[in-house]
Amino acid sequence: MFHSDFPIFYLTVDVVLFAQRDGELAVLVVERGEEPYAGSWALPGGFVGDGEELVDAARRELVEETGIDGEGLALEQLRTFGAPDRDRRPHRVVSVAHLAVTRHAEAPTAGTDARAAVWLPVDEVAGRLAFDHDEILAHARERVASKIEYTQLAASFLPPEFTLAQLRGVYEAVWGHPIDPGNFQRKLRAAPDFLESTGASVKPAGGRGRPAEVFRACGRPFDRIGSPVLRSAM
Amino acid sequence: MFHSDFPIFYLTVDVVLFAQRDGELAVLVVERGEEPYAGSWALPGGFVGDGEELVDAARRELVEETGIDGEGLALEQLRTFGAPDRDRRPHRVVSVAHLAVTRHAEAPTAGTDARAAVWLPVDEVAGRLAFDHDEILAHARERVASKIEYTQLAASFLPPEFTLAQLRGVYEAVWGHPIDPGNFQRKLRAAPDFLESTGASVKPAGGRGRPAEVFRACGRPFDRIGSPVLRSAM
DNA sequence: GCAATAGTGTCTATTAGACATTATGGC
DNA sequence: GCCATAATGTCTAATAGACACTATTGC
Repeated sequence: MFHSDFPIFYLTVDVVLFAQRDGELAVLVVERGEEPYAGSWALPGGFVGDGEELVDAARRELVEETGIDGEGLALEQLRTFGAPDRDRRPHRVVSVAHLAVTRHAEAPTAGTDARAAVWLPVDEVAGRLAFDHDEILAHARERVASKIEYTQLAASFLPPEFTLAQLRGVYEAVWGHPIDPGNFQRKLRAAPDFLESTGASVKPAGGRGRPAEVFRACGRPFDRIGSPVLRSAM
Repeated sequence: MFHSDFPIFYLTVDVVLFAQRDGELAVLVVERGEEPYAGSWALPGGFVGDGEELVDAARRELVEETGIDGEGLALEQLRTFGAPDRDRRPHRVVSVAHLAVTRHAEAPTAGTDARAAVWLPVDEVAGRLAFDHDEILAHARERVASKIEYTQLAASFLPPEFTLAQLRGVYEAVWGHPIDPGNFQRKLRAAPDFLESTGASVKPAGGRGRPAEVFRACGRPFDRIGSPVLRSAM
């Protein structure tokens, strides 16, 4: 027996997609083309389809609204935002927010329902988003800062092969403070299940300097690593 | 403009309520009185009301189905489970799971839609729940084990005033392994923002032995503590 | 006295953090 | 040679873990 007199909901997904741009943590936002909040910045997202997995909906909306290919990017549920007054529209809209990280910070292309899609530094966009998206962004920011402590997620900001200097740059961008290069080297090289050497080495960024060893992440983005890389200890 | 041709959802909340019983981690489950899964164990939960906050719905369902008073218990969103086939019924039902901890492991009273409500050791109930509730329980178990590392949540398993032996018992029950009493003392006493002494002391459990100092938690359940109490380091 | 539990001391091995030093390239 | 970056070494302070020891109660 199924009661059909329970309240009905519309369900959306929103995606907080982070990347590293110019040494800063950047987030992908769209300019809304429709009411409510037309003209405001918002997180990409949209309605969950019939019979669609939540995480698949997040991936699809990302492609549709921004042209960013969701294949191969680290994507995980963040939390659900369901305050009764969070959407101005007549029906109640609950959103399952997702956290994602990409190495491809290429220019997005505005798609359906969006006038524009751009990467912006998180510090610039904080406090200026539609709906409760500022709150979602704040949660996502804290989550990613926390996740890179005990998973390999930081590597998802980089190409498959990278140097320790690049990886350190990710930690610095996410945490917002500099890290001692020497200690970072030792700590990450000692971590048992994070990095594996490719044997190759590349010239450093400026062209000058000793070539750096090239590494690969040896697991999946959200896999736990043996010894955490703690914020407090960097 | 609001499109009314988007899919509609039913939204439920489920609650994983943990307590400590006989030195073990116990979870509150109900025996379902209605189809689907009538007669099976399940987590307490139910449909979110019109205009109701998600966390309030979780609290309400807990009271309705088990008689457990939701006031004053640590309750937090866990994650949302929305696989298209997770409910056998015709409409899609998405559930926002919540994690809760209580010090009152008193006998629950079966309420609406439930034939019985009982506390069971988590090890006994794992693998025997309706819907995808085994998966939810597994997530909750991992979350609580993780939360007590860097918050004061462990104190929520105990009365407002407690001894370090009692608190150690909580960690042992949740993590499932014994902890050195001496080292635990030193570690927790040194933690800057977890405990405050009441000045009182009480006789130990068996009646025999040196009286133990009585403490209070000095913050809210999910507040971060300064120096984490790491599983790996206990 | 003994048993039991609370709490402290001690030693070792590991680790973070600061910072100096060496290594390897471009110019 | 100089400069820049990569990588290693060194020292100190803090901490986990094992375990011995002392303290305070009931019997």
